[in-house]
Amino acid sequence: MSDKRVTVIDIAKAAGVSKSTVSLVLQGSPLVNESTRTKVSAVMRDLGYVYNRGAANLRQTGSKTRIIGVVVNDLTNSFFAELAVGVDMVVQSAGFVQFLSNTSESIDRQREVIASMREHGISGLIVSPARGTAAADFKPLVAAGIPVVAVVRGLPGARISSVLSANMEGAIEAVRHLATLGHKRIAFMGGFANTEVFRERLAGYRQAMEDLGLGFSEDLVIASAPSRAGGVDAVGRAMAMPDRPTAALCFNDAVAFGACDGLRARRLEPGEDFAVIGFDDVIEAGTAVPALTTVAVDPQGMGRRAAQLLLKQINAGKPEPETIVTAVRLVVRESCGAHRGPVDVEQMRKKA
Amino acid sequence: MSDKRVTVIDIAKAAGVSKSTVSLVLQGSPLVNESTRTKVSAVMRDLGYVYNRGAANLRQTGSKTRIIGVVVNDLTNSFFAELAVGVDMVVQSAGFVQFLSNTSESIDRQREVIASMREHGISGLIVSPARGTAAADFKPLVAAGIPVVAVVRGLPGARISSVLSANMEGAIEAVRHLATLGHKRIAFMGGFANTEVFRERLAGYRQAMEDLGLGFSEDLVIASAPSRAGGVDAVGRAMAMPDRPTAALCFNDAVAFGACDGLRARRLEPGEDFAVIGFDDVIEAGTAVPALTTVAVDPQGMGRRAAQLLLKQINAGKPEPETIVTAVRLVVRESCGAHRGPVDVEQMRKKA
DNA sequence: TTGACATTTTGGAACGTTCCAATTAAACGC
DNA sequence: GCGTTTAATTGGAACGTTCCAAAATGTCAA
Repeated sequence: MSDKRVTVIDIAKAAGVSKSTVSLVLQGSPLVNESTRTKVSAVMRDLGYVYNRGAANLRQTGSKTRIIGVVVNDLTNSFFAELAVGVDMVVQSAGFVQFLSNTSESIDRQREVIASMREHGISGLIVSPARGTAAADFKPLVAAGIPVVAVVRGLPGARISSVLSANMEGAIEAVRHLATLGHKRIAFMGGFANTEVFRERLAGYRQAMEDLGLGFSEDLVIASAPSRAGGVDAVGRAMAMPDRPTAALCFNDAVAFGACDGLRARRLEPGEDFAVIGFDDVIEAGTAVPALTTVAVDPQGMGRRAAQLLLKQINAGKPEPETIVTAVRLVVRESCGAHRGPVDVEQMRKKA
Repeated sequence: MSDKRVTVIDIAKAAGVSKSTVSLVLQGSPLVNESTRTKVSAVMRDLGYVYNRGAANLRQTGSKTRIIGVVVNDLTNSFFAELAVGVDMVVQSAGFVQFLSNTSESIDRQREVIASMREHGISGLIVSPARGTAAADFKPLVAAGIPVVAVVRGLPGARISSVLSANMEGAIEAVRHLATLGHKRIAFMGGFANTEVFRERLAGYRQAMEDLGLGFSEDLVIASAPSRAGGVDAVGRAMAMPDRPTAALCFNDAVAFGACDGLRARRLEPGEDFAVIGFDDVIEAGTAVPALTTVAVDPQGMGRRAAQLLLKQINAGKPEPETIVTAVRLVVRESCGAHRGPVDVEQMRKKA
């Protein structure tokens, strides 16, 4: 159809005004007369004008693009998909648009993606850092005055904001619940020790065990890959111990599912012969059999929070680092055995 | 730190060459001498230069931005999240970056989002249209020469490409499988008749029934919302029929899960007293109890295909509409009862 | 009529890049 | 040493917008 792009000058000519006036209309300036405004708007509609943000941005001092970058480490994980949706919701209604990229936990890819986003002139960045990300990687961004919000995983050492979940409190609550049910030997299963999230959840576990007078022992911390397979492996190691645990708080839901698989493979029923609690409350947690008792964090809410914080900082000019910790809550379902009342721990020990 | 953006001119000055030469280096032109190239590159690194794509794009004829827009109707649905990941994979490795937005099935939001993307100058668009999208909505895009690929749901009437799944073939295969197990009265449950996907799956069901000599009857087509609740509803209506079906092909997995719920509520066991087959193979399908037999479509693969097609069209200049149909395959698990061999249909009828 | 003031409008210059035509430098054949 | 080709470099004009200072227009009081 039209081979040439229609510009502000074309509009000006057709409406019989100057390009400056058209520009004023575009930005909704109160300086322009109402009658000319309507006239110009009509012409824009007629000619099918589309605003060229790139050109505008070029002139504008600083980067006033209304683009915000979102980098997540695993979008196939519904946790992060929900998070992205939360971000999108507030970003969209603020008239921004989001660049979304997936790093698959690759630091190289993360670097590439962020570089590419910078070239496009994002006005802010929300990132759930890939494992092993160094604080220094974000130095150039903050030096350029681009606000950055780390989400889910913090970035200690960097002067950037973060939106985290109350991992420690969640772990404490979960352990307390298991203790209420009568468990005394409670394991912490899954996850790698080199992540912030692991440290926090483990710290909560440790504190709860000590506060309850059950004592903390390294033996009951059984690290493994934070995956279903890792859960199977961990539960296997737990069962091989001389003084077996009767319950476990798992690093995340994937590990918890794996733990259930592993129990079944040994003819043990999760929630009956061994109590399992997960972390995150992924979608499948409610529909699995047995339904998983887990510490729910609200990824969509975190996404929204992160976006709000970022927008605030973008508007504020000078980004002042800030940390938000979002609450979590224990969702009691079946895998912890609570639906069948207090347990006879000795009985469970014997059977397992 | 640095208050002023470092530009190509700064580099030129520092390296003792002209800005044109720097530009040539930037685009990796073979015209520039190797020694100057290395010198210029070094200076760029030292000064922390970041390329300004916006400016470049302004000069370049047409919109050569390396941005592609991705619009999905429901990112919280893991099907679409997988699709987005597939797109991201190929888009990213081609040096593009993706704008991703979620419409939540709202046509208004879809319009806004696409308008915003146009302003930013996307060089192509992948869209899974919200329900009720009119072909005309994409007229301006294609008029402007921006390639568009519809994915999952086609957009009949518009001259745009699409990447669909073999819905009809999948439905045929599912019905055949149920027939093999001995079923004769097979229902088609769930979904609304006003969608393309519904029509295709239903068409497959119909053709298979006729080919197998089981006959097609409107009575056995039980429409409902394409959700879990819709499935419960549909199975209820099926059971109230005088001449009850003994099996059902469901519009999607959500409906199938709902059907299982509904059966259980009637003390019937899915896969034992009634055979259920879903469509899509969402993640939970494998872990549910009973594991769902379903027609698997590969969303990530579709995303990759769509992105490849789009990139091809972007490079080709004039986009020539093309339709790709991706294969599906029946994944036999437990909900169809196949794991217990051929069924005694009369027995099932009596029990239900 | 004139100046003072408020309200609208306007021409250029700028933003950071690419493209084009033109220039310079180097190398070659004779 | 001279034209001719080849290789490398360059200045300026675009691209579509916003910003600024300045100009036009209208209104009112003296």
